[in-house]
Amino acid sequence: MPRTKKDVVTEFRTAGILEAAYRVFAEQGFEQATMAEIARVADVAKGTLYLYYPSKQHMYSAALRQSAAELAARTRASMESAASVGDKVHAFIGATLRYFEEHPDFFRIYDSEFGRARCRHAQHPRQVDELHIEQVKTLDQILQQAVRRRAIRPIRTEEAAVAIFDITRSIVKQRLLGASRASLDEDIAFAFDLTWKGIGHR
Amino acid sequence: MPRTKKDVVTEFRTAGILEAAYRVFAEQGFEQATMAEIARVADVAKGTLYLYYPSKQHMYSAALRQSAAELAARTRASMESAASVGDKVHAFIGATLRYFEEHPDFFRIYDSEFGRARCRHAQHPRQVDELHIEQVKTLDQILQQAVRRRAIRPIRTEEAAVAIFDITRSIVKQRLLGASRASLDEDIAFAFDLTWKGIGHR
DNA sequence: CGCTATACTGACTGAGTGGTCATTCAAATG
DNA sequence: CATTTGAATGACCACTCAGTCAGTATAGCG
Repeated sequence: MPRTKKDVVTEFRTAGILEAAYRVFAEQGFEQATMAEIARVADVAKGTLYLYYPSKQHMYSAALRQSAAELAARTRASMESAASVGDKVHAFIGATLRYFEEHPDFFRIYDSEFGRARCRHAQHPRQVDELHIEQVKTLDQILQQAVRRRAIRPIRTEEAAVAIFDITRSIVKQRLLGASRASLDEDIAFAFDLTWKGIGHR
Repeated sequence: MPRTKKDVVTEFRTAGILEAAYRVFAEQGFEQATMAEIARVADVAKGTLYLYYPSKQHMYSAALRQSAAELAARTRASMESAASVGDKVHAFIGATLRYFEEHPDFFRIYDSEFGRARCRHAQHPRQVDELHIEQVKTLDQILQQAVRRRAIRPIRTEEAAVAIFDITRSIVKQRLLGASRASLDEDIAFAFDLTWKGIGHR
């Protein structure tokens, strides 16, 4: 089955609409964003949106999922190319900070979604949760290994993984707010230093 | 000017409505919460809400402000009664964890609001920001003192303060999710241990 | 060139919401 | 008991917005 012209057009539209949705959702948040605005930004009519996505919710999920997958892939690749546990943790922090630095819009969606996730009646999809869980798991495994090899002191690795993740997020937030006057590399170094000392390497 | 009967009734209604609003906002988030639902929970008619609060937004602010002030006061008191820097940091973490443990609803509002705060078009009031800034400042001052007295290694205190704050938040989140199987005290000890080692006391 | 298929459009619908206000009625007053 | 008062009410209004669909424009084809 060859790729027809139709497929190409569909792909083009799908991507264009997703791009617009991504920007509007990042700017306004899910509730405040309107389909009319997304259509305006995508430069298509409102009805067209519904030819490619069945609902606002689906569009939102798609936007989240794409970026989440990208971040996860990058982080994983970056960690794999590092040798020692310390380097891996450093790579994790660096990759995360760098990704969000390049995609501040995604961070805004991500961060607000992350907070909402704990609402009892969260009817939002769990892409962000899954990203979070996956990222934490990856870190956790590294830490567990390190503990077994006695590279770091015995510690509750999962909680530590979450903590590292959250410190990283916290630094991204400070940078986006303009509260950090340090360079990206300095901030990476700071986050690593703090967590690494906290974990207690030997 | 003595307190009239009217004042008492007003106070009673105001508090009752605020309590209901608090619960509904915590459960649903700002946008999903409806005035009709708040009225139902408060067991008054919708119009009555507007006799005591001029708008949904005002009600939300009031709900946030009250709890934020309470948390800030508790934390401050707890830290003041501690002697050493380490004890103060420990007190901070403990007070925060304990408060949120008692008020999981507030944490949900707080956390979701915190994420939203960085949206560019945030038209939400800044109670949460102010709470956050105040809490961080308090911690920061303690850390700065400690650095001057050489009780801890020289460090970027503000960033460290934010990190401590965020680790604490992160643990609250894990507890609310039921992800933590440890006792409250164990979690407090863990958070303190991690941050304190991270800061690098001597 | 005429015909058909269909991608696209945007006015429209209907559900839902924040906020209002004429009306009600219980309690206070005399 | 009659009268006044104003707190409480809830039907209502104006508006928003996700989602629909009858109609239009255009590309492809014979």
